[in-house]
Amino acid sequence: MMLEEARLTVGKVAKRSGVKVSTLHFYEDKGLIRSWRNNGNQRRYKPEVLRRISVIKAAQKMGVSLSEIKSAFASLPNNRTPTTEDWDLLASKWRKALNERIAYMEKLRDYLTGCIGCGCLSMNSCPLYNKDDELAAEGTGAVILEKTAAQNSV
Amino acid sequence: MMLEEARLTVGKVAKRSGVKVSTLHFYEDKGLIRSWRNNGNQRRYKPEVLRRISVIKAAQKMGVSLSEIKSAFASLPNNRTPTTEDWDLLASKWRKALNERIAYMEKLRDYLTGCIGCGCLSMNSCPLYNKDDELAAEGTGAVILEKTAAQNSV
DNA sequence: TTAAAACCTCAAGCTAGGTTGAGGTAAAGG
DNA sequence: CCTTTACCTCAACCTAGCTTGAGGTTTTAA
Repeated sequence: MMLEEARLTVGKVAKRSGVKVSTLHFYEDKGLIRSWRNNGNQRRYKPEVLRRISVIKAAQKMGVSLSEIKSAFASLPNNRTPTTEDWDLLASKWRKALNERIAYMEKLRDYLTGCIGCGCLSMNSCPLYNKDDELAAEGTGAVILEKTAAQNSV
Repeated sequence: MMLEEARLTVGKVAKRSGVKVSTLHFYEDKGLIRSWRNNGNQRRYKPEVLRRISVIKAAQKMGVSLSEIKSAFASLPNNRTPTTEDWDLLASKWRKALNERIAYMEKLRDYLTGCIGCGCLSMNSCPLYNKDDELAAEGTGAVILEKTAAQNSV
């Protein structure tokens, strides 16, 4: 038996979660969230979708892509919305990646500090510019972080 | 008088710098590098373009966007290729941003650690999901880093 | 001298993560 | 009941940072 409050409209989900309706459609297309339809073909959501969205947003802040989030969800039993225990698992995995990402940036920063004033900025000798990317190579295999730093917007 | 080695073809620049020819065209379109043409309308570069590319790549690794790199170059006298002193200035500016970015991620990681097992992942109470984004709000105004973490690729 | 390799321009395509708008239907409030 | 607000689909558009391809020219090396 589904209570009134247990069936959220897309507008309410948007309002409560702070994401746009179009984003919810988008996430649904991408298989990140689910809904069913009422008689009038309008989307209805279980409240747990809010939790799912919160996980998506948290993961995004950590630099996890939507497709990775999707497969993380898919790896859970029944593709369910993460329980607390599920969240523990996902979070510690992502936290690991986050640590690696931080470590990468710290290395970069340190090289950078070393380079200030050294005038070494030549292709051959400067560790900041290196085809083989020492920094990445030293990494611990953080696949999801490989293309990280080059992707900011203005 | 320009020596032979002082006039690099696009192919040679590509080879030495490790970026594709198409990328060099792209950077030129964007105003990040410059070239002149020979009689046959082919691009020729001064060797300093390599240094410029190395600065571009280093900046990208720090999360600086091409348009920001462009304006950084534009801020230099004569829009010149960064000298060692110029590099000092740019690098310390970007290093500052990098530090802020690292600090942001560390905060995120720490919240995440706190959240593991706490089951707090609700829209209202979890600091990981917060419309007003406490983490960002606590920041030091790192404009270029605002949209950072949400932009990974697969 | 001639063939291959390198170069040219311009347009279109790609990934990620969405947003916008047109044209039409459903639900809610007074 | 009737108007307004919310919702629907589908396609097109957007930024960033490039890559690919078509069709044509120039340079280089045997």
